[in-house]
Amino acid sequence: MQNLSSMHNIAEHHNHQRCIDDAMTRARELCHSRQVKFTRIREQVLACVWANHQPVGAYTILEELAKDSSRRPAPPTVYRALDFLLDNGLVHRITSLNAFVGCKDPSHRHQGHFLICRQCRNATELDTDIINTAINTAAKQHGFSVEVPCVEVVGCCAHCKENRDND
Amino acid sequence: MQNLSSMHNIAEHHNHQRCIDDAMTRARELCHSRQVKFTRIREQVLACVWANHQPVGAYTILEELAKDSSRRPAPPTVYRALDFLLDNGLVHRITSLNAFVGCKDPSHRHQGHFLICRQCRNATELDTDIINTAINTAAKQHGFSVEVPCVEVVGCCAHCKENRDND
DNA sequence: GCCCAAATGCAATATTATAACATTTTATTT
DNA sequence: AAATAAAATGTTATAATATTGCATTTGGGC
Repeated sequence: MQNLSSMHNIAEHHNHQRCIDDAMTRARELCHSRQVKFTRIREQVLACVWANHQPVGAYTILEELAKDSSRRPAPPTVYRALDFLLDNGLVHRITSLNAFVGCKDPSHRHQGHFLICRQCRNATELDTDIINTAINTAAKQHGFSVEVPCVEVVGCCAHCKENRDND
Repeated sequence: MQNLSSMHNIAEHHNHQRCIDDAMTRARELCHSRQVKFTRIREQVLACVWANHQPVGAYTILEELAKDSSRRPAPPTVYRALDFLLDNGLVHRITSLNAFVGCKDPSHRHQGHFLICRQCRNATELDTDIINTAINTAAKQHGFSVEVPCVEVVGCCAHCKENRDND
């Protein structure tokens, strides 16, 4: 379980159970208000994505579902749930990792920017206007209309830098 | 051949053969000065990537090589050539498309920003400080050190907007 | 020529994602 | 409650992208 230590980093700094509970509650409410169905599978997949802050692959989710429910779902089951969650802004897809991560604010549609730590693999979502503005400005200079800006920055997060210094 | 019209868009606005020739010459010189080998396969793959400004998938390159040389190379052949070209900054990988595109300035190491037109599929590389600065600023606020910023913006390019208006 | 390292060939397989169609569940109407 | 339609899920197969491991070839330096 190479993730334990890295999960610990995050765990030190916030109550992750709270994080999960909030996300699940938000999702339930949001689906209710939009009159779309937050089915068992969709809930399970979302819970899986929110298990930690590291983007998780579809086939990893598949494994997790298999553990829970004694019968192993097929890939389309997971991908369909993920499509639903993406459509409803409950998760984001990290294209550079072929993986999925919970959205911290599903109430309004947006494509987040992500800081992905090479070491602990946590992905932090930003909703920085600075970046969007910069992209729009640069695009405008080329007469290009931005539809979906995708920003996935790999580097080293604050916690991992600290820990590295302590070694 | 769905690409013809879209290639035409670009072709109208620059001499693409010149574009290719320049890229190949730069590559040859750069490999020579770095004392790395610009082998036949690497050259063929690079030519393939530069055939147009649309990011091209590894298996498409494979098809093209098969046409040329009567014997079809296996995937690792292409991936190894691509790895070499990536390592030497001669091509960029567009992760959101699982595809590769020629780098317009291989002389200094950088990760470009890309404007990808949804319609003609051309990818334009930017080397905008505005965007890098914005990303670094946002990252800094989170104590995050940027190593590889990946910016892939999907939208509609100037030419395609014009053409759309003319319809 | 001999040797070494780099490059390529080649077969198999891993990983991610989707297509096509059958079945079940849910909501709605009758 | 029965009939129906729509949505969701199950199931099988397969597509698309990428890598591993090992054999063979190529090109310089000795």
